[in-house]
Amino acid sequence: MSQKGDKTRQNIRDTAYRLFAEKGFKEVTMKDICEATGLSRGGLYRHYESTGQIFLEIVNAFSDRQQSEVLTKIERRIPAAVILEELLAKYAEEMSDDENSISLAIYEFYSNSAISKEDNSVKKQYEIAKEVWVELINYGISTKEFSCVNPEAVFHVLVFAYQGVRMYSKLMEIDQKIPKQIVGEIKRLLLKENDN
Amino acid sequence: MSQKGDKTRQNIRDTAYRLFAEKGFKEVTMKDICEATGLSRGGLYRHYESTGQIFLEIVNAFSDRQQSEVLTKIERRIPAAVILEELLAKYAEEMSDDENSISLAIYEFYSNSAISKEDNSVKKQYEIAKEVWVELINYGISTKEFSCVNPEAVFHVLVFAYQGVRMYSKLMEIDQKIPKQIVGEIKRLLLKENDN
DNA sequence: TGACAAAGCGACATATATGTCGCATAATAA
DNA sequence: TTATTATGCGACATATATGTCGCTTTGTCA
Repeated sequence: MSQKGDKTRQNIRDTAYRLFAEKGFKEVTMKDICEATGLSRGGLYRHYESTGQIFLEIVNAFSDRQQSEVLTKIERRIPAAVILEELLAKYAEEMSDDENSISLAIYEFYSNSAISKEDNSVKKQYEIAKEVWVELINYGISTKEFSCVNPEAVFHVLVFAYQGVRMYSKLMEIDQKIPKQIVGEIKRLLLKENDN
Repeated sequence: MSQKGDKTRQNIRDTAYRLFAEKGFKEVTMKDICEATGLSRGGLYRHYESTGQIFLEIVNAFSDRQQSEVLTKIERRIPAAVILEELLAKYAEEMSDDENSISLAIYEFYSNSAISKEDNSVKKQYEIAKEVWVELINYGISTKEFSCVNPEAVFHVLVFAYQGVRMYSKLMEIDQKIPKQIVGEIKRLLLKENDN
């Protein structure tokens, strides 16, 4: 494991990420990655033995990153509405960024892989996000900032709408205002003062 | 074009549909379809020259079917809440039916096809659904049954959450109650009496 | 600097999917 | 029944991706 090797592997992952985001998982071959990186077949196989292996490394590096600064904010008693605002802004922003999204590739990958439905990174990310959101909403209810009947239900509306948008944006021009509309409606579901 | 040929083509489409629903688009080859139908290579190619051609015929037959009985119900002044109830029930039911869903295959197909983002059947179905929903919600507002701030926004929450669920259900066990939660929250966004 | 390991190369063997073609068989109509 | 056409067959040629291997080049460290 030399420095050169590390650099090459990083380059392979970065290049592959672009290809996966652009074309999905199945559409990318080892040959494509060779050509895009400038490596030869032997050179590439020296480091990775399949597109699946490369893909998994990318995805796992991804899900490790995500974590709950939200929970520490709750502990520090920052108002729920403020935390909500920031979190929704992040969701809205990510919804608009289809260029760099490998969502579709992830779904393509896991939907046909041998990896159990109960033990893939999609499931894990869903569980983590759910925990954080339910915690946040309950906190907001306890401080009387939110008036939410069913925290889990609101979370599900948000997370699936979010994924729906990311998916659709691969297929058609998504109006920039749609992410804003969605987080707007989520806010209406949570905040008292917007009810009529 | 004989009866036998029609029957064969129908059988090919039915079989291919199952395969696409199960494995996605890219994962299905002409060879797979041969084996699943019992046809030989030559026999299959006699009728269809690619998986893409078969897929498009299936998808188009699909989107032709969908149409607006909703609009006629509005004309007949059936209460908006009643129409809403029926429509949401249909959405919830479809969300739960991942076995027969080719959503993922459709997205896979169009996301890499040469077909314009502005001119694919996904876009078309979206436009049709949007028109119907906005019509329905405005009707409900006019009869004072709904108290909706932004009809289009509510539609977007629903349609994207719906697609998100269909997609996710390919990847992990989706709790049966989730579709109900989602349509429940949509109702809360529309109906006055559920506000607190 | 010399020796050893890591990285890189590209031809090759293998595997799999595509698309074609001449021939066989089954349906249909005169 | 027979001529004609549609359907079906499977071997074959083609194309493309995979994975391997001996060899060369490059980096690293004593």
